[in-house]
Amino acid sequence: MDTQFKKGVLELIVLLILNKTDKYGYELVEEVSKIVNVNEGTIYPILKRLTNEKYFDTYLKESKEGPPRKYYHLTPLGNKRKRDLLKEWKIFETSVNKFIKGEENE
Amino acid sequence: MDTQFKKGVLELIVLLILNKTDKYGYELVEEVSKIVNVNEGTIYPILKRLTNEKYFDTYLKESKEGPPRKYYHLTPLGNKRKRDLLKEWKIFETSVNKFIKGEENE
DNA sequence: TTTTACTACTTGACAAAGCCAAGTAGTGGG
DNA sequence: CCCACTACTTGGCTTTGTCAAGTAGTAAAA
Repeated sequence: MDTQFKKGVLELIVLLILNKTDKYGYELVEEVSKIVNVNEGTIYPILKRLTNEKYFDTYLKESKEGPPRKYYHLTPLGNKRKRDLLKEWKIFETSVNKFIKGEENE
Repeated sequence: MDTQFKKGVLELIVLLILNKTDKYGYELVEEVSKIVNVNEGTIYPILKRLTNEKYFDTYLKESKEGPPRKYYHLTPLGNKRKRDLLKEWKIFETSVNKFIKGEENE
């Protein structure tokens, strides 16, 4: 899969997933992977960055299957970011796909 | 507009435009701008890169309105790249949008 | 005829985001 | 005790887009 397409979209996907329920990093890697092929070294830095930007806050919870898990919870600011980014994605994607469709009908 | 969304997609757009007719750089900047906001400093490097990768060949033509224009013409290799990238975009975009739709219906 | 505006192309320094690989740790089973 | 699995971190790298500045050609205004 073209790596470049993912730029920016992974952030949106993570925001959308965390909009419903808090999740920990490793779990998120698996969730996101269902949508687009991705690996740990990509998701953890996104989580760190978005936490720095106050879109998430985090808390630790112990686990029976391994080390403690760091859960990510969407803040109101993160929720706003989610809405904004989603809107931008829709505009972008619509515009590109309209163009593509136009090209194909010729 | 989110800069990151454009990554990779601009290449696809340029390939699709040049699939129909040869165009020169400045003209392409204007064409692409109709679809997504973009400026010269972005398009020219793409043209250079894709020319290096043998997706285009180029020729000069004089102009009455200014300096000579460098036209870009899609090669068979470029045409293959166009088809491949388009296919990848469709898979990617479909997958992301299906996920988004799923999130919204809850 | 000099200046201005528009067309047209180039390039260097930079920033953002994803990738890869390696490393650290905790838990539980063989 | 070692291995497998879960879980998180990080450093160096690559790709691609952005910004800004620069070079030039043509033509019309001043």
